[in-house]
Formats: sequence, C-alpha cells, structure tokens
Amino acid sequence: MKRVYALSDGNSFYCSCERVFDPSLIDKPVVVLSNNDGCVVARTPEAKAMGIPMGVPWFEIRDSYLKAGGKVRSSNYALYGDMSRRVNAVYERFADEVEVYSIDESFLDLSRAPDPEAHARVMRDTVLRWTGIPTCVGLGPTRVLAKAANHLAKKRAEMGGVCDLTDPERRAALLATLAIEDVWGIGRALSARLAAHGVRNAAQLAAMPPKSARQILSVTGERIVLELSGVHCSALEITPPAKKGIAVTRSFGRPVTTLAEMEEAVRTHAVRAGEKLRRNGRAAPHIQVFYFTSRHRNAPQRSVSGIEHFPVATSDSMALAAAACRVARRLWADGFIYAKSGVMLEGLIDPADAVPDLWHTPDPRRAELMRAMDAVNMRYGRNMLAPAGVTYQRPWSLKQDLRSPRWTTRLDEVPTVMAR
DNA sequence: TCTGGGGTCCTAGGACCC
DNA sequence: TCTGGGGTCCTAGGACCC
Repeated sequence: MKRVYALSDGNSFYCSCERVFDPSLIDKPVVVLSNNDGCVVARTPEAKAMGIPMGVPWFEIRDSYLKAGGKVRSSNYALYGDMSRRVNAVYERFADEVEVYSIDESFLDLSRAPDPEAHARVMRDTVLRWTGIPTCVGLGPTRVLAKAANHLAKKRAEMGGVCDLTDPERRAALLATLAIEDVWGIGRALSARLAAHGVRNAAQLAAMPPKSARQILSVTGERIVLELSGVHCSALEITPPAKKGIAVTRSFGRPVTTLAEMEEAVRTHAVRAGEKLRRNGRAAPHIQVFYFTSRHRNAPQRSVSGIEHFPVATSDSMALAAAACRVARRLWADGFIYAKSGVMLEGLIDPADAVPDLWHTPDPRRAELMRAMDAVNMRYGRNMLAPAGVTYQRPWSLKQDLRSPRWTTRLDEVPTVMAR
C-alpha cells in the first residue's frame, strides 16, 4: 500500500486561539507576545501585512502598532494547550494514526483514505467548524514531503489550504518553487552551504546524490534528501519518546543585581522543573544552574553555569530547589546586572532505575570496588569483570558503570571473580 | 621506551525545530 | 526601561584504554 502522510497545522495558531474566545479580534491584526510581553511570537495575516516581523521586541513596535489599530494579547499557554487537544481529537476521527509534533502541528497517516486530498479538505472544514481553528494540510509520501506540501499550502491561497505532493510529476514542478531554506531541517547555515554548491531549491536538493548530501550536510541531510525524493526514512512517532532533558529558563523583565533575587528566581525554576519531571515520570541525576547578563546592555558581561549532583536521582522539588540555590550562591558575583536565569535537568532516568551515584559522592564502596577491580585486572592482564554477553568494559573508566543500574549487580560479582 | 591504529566515553558546541 | 522558552540530534576533539 502506498503511504500517504499529512501534516496539518493551525494557522497563526496562538492568534487563532485568542480569536475563538474573543470574536472582536476577528479580521483585525492580532499579535501574541512571549513571556514578560518581551517579543512577538505569533501574528495574524493582517499583522504580517502591517510589516510586523516575527520575534520583534514589543517595545519597538508598540506605539505605532496600537495607533494603527492593532490588537495584542499576552500568551496563555494553558488555553493554547487545551485548543491543541481539541484539534487533535478531530484529527483522530480522520486518521488511523496521529503524531502530535508540536502544539500546533500533527502528522497524520492517511494511507487508507481512497482520496487523501478530498479527505483532507473535509477534515479541514470539520476542524474549523468544531474548534474555530483554521488549518492548512500538506500531503506527501514521506514526512519531509508532507512538511514541504504544508508550506506550499500556506503560501498559495489558490490551493485552498490543502497541497498534495503524492504525484511525482506535480511534485517535481512544485518543489522547484520551494526555496531551499524552507525545507524542513535546512536552516540558515545549511542553506548557505548548499548555495555554495549551486543548490537553491527543493527540487535540486531532491535530485542530489545522497552521498554528496552526506558529505555536505551529514547524516541528517542525507535523510532529508532521501525523504524529499520520496524514499521513506522516518515513520510517525505515535507515542512520544521519554524526555531526555528538561529546562526552565526565564528572562527577568527587570534588572537583577542581588543574590536574594537570583536565589528566588532559580528556586522558582527548580520547583517548576520538578513538576515537569514528575508529570513525565522521570528523575534527574543532577541539576545545572546558569545565569547571565543582557547582550543588549552596554555593561560588563558575565555568564556562569554550575552543576550539583544528587546522591540519588530525584524528582523532589525541595531537593531541586535547595541544590539550585546552593549553585546560584556558589556562582554569585556582585556588580553585574543579570537578565536571565535557568535550570536544566539532563540525563533523565526512570525513577525505578535510580541507584546511588557513587561517582560524585564519596562512598567507601567506590574505593573498595576500584581496588578490587584493579587487583583482578592486574592479575589477569585484562578485564575480567564484564559479565557474559556484555561488551568489554574498561576497568579504569568507572564513571559509566557506576551510574548504570547494573552497578549493584556488578559490585556483588567482584568477590566471585576474584576467587577465580 | 616509543609509535600507531582501533575503540569508547565524555564534553562542548553547532545546527535545527516549534 | 523593555529583546522568548523550550527541545533534539550530530560532530569534533580530547582523554584514555588495549
């Protein structure tokens, strides 16, 4: 069976959500602002037509924009998340499988639809009627092509919100009109690199030999080229993979110059990070704290980051907050005007796998194990401790072993091995 | 003691996405 | 005065081992 993927996304999603709950915004220019009302993060076509760029600082355009009759909202992520769930509930009725890719985009599997394009049009009408959110849909035999099709559907009003790239001939013609930097996965840096090789549009990229793509763009680029030429490389991810890291970062909005304010900020971040951790069912082996001054300010710059390891991986907000404050204090230096801070949790694990971190905390067992391993390996001249079926483990590089759940087993095995 | 290739782990940084 | 907040993946290079 031929695969047909769809990428459906909400038009000016945050603005559209605001319009659903406040009809006075309909047909008006609307922008939604980031945290602290710092920057513009969403604009309606009317706002775009006024020349409001994405990401522009709000204070730069505020006066002229409001004077011209523009409307503005602070972002409300709870609302957008709720609307996103409603939209996806509609997708579920139209597709066998749905991958929620971001708050406003989902990949759908429409392979079983007799006429995918007609199916997509009905779906689009239904989403609009049931949720009030306008969408665009791109269709293609791979996810990269569905993305490209979605981009074309948004750009070209005559397509009526749906673009189908499943037919190879039509595809070749349309891809030639898609600029290289509009291909999913090709950003500024890679566009420049490709331009140096004379590749400027998606059709040229699709025609590139995969080997060259790999040389110029690395493996990710090779995958993009293959998918762009219709070769299936990536399937839908129906169940989201477990998070590998969690970050909570904020700009201050006001200059921060005292340790007390900084501690309060990172404490708040740590508590929120703990909530996310528990919601995702993960635990963090360490916490990283950073803060820095404003690039935009003509003053001495400073950027610091520090880490604290936990005796056992944790998702406890109090433990996270206490550690974050200790790191913030350790890093503190007076005389700077700080603009942003954050905490990052990486190397997340399932709490059930949490074992004592013997590497970062002084533990007599660690010294004992190292002595035992040294003795064994000296005697045999090679690593004798790896259990059968486990690939060779370097005896002197213990860091990995100590953090792995296998650790306890291996510790117990030492005397046996020594007796051999 | 010197040299080199093969291999893994770790970190930093780049690039991309929304 | 005010300039977003999340994520993932890949590569290069150093350390360290046999």
